Amino acid sequence: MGQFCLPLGISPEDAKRIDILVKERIRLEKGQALFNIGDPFSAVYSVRFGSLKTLFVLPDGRQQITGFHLPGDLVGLDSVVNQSHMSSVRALEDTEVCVIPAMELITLSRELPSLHIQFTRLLSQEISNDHRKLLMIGSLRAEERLATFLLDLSERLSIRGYSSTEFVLRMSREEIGSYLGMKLETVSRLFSRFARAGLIRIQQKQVKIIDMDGLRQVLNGGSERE
Amino acid sequence: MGQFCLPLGISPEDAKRIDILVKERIRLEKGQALFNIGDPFSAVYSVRFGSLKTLFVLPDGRQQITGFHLPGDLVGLDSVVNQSHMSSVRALEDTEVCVIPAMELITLSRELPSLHIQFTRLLSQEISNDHRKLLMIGSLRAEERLATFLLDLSERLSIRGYSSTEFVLRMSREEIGSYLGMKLETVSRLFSRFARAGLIRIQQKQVKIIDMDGLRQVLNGGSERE
DNA sequence: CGGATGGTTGAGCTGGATCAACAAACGTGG
DNA sequence: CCACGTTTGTTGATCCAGCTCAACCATCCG
Repeated sequence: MGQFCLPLGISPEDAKRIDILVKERIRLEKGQALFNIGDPFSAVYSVRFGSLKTLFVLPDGRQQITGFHLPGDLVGLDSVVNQSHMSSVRALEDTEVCVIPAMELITLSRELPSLHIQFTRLLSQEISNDHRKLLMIGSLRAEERLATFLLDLSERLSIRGYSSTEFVLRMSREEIGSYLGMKLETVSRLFSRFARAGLIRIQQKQVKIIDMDGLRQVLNGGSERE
Repeated sequence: MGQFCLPLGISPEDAKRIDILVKERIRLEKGQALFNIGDPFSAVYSVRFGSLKTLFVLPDGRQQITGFHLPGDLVGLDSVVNQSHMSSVRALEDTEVCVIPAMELITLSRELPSLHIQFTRLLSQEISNDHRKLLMIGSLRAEERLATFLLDLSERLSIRGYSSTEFVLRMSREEIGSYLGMKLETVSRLFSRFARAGLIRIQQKQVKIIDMDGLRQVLNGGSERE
């Protein structure tokens, strides 16, 4: 049942063991929620195909997207061993996830030291990633953040065997803006600017990276302090 | 040796077990590094007394502080099971930490299911905290971020048995600014504004919260969209 | 084909940054 | 203990990156 639900960052052997835990898959249509803030926590999920976003909503309606998830990513890690989910997760497109029951995963990882270590590493990596995101939105200018976003997405797609230079954005300008801490108009303008500068070609959600190094230099040359 | 190195969020019994792993304590003077980016990873650390900051430095000198750590906090969680540290940690004042060897901790937690679960919960909570920080710097205005910072610090101090309304800031305006994604001048101006509004009294690093609810309303009333 | 949703672009505004001057506290050495 | 430089904080004046408001266009879908 669970086959092909291989979380990235887990060795093939242990992935197979996890696979056995998977008794259920969930199909989500675009926009549908996998879970919402406050829902009881019972499992983590591995993206099988499609893509997801993690988001928080403030009482006044403002929202922050804290992550986009591609096939092989594990979601729900911020709620492990909690009573209820701390965030909401929604599908960016038609998506399927494997349900990995949390308690079974914890129990199994006690029997399999290597799984234990790998799961701990995944949690730790997630923390490290979040710190990089904090660095990004706390210290970089809008232009640098968007370049980072493209480079990061490119790399993650390439790891999964997709083209690193040509891909489709599964999320809207507004969602990109929310993730990067800027408004959708700013995202749109910067995409246009990157295109004018010959760094990318973009029409709609179809992106082609033309000058990867140029994109990297948006980061270095960012502040241009002599 | 290790006694009184009790990490918050670990049950007293398990804390005692961890305590046995502690063979070493490290004394840090103000400004001294516990470790730097790239240093080989070997342990996590529990703050015994004093306080620390976690930071990242960009090639061009810009830096981002991603966390302040009080007694009972565990630091180094973003590097667990990695080869090397992903961030730097420095002392904000004279500080002592307990060294908890990582491999021993992992091994012990295999034998003690309750410890395993608690350690996993701590990692997960750290992720959840980081998401809240992303929400804060990505979606809130400067004023709201600073109010959040004060309320958060107040709560953490109160959990540790200190006054929730009167405390000393261990960090400079510049460090607060780096943490919150704003400049030190803005921090200083906002402190003055809060003081003028009768929310706090502040001189130097000595803070007294006068109107806790008012401070909370800085958050709610933030955007004032009827 | 028409309405809705999503993206682009312009014009003008503003929150927070930058630049700058000064003031207060803190060593440090005599 | 005081004088003195250094570091840290405050406040003012000005600037600008990114936001807001608005008009328009493209695409998608029933």
